[in-house]
Amino acid sequence: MKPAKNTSTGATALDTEHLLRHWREAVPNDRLAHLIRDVGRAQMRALSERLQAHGVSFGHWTFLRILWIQDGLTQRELSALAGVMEPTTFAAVKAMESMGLIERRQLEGNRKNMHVFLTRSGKALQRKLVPLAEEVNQVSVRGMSDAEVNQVREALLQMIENLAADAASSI
Amino acid sequence: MKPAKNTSTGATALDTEHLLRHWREAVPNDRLAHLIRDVGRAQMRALSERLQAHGVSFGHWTFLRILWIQDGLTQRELSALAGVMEPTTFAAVKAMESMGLIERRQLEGNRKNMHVFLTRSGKALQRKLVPLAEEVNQVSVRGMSDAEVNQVREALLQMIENLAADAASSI
DNA sequence: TTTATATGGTTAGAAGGCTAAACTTATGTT
DNA sequence: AACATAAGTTTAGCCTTCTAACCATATAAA
Repeated sequence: MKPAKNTSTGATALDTEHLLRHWREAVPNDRLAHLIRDVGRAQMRALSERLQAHGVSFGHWTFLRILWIQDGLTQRELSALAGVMEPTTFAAVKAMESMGLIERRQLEGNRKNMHVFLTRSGKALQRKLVPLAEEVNQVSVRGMSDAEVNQVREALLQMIENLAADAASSI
Repeated sequence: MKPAKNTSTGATALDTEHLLRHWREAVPNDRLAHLIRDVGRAQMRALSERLQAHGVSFGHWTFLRILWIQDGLTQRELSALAGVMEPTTFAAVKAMESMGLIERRQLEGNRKNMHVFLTRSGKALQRKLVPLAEEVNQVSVRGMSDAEVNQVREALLQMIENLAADAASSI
């Protein structure tokens, strides 16, 4: 286990190092959960940094990538595909509208559903942004075989099912 | 792939199902990243629900579990162990202080460092809360062998290192 | 000893996500 | 046709986390 990147200073830093190591060995039980959270945050950070150069936030990316595949979805459909709740989608979509990346329109025959369409500039971002996500993906799985990556993928899908079943049973 | 839990209604729901499937197959590239995020969120939700019954939020849990192992850490040390930035720790610790779970004290000889100590009621929570986290852990890895879980753990550690290296190189 | 630098804590403001609840429009039922 | 229920959107408010910037204290250098 590599020492954390630390501005190697006096006693306090050494203590912290020591504590870190001690602690990592002492708590095996729910470490997997924390590991997963940490990887998720690190990936988000890596992508956010890259998106920032194009004025796009991670939250917007989440929806853009869906819309690039299928335009004109309702906000509810967008929420389902993004795996977030409606208010999250609503906030993001309003912000993206004011940025000129998308348009919100109602179609004839239904005054309830609100459909989301990409603007020209929203569409244009795809060419620039997708490679950034691919890069982050490549960075994170560096040194791992395809088989390994697939095992992780399968394991994560299993965990999602397990947790979904748990959530469902607690209603 | 199981159909999502859905209040099986007319055309719209079917469309959404269809879209979901279509989409899951269309975007292989950064799926791993989203999978990881989703698992992380699901785990957090599962634990949050259980903690809620005891009046503790997930954010507080993060720090309690560290303090149960080692009391009297400074806020900075707590931040390092929890893997979050100082302002996050500060906010949590202030809230927990006003809830009577911890005390913040300065020690003689240093008027800068702020040490965090568990109160009696903060300590008492350990017996109740730790089993909840263990339960969530068991739920999430249900149906997976120890070997499988260890492979995932190793893979995640690798990814953390990869992403840390990337973050370091972008400074 | 004065000055500079590093460290730890705090404040302010924002992003991303959630739940609960209101509101509007569609869709069934009787 | 009237009423009840469901679906989709919106509002309000909270939690967790972050970055940037500021303040106070310690430590090192001059």
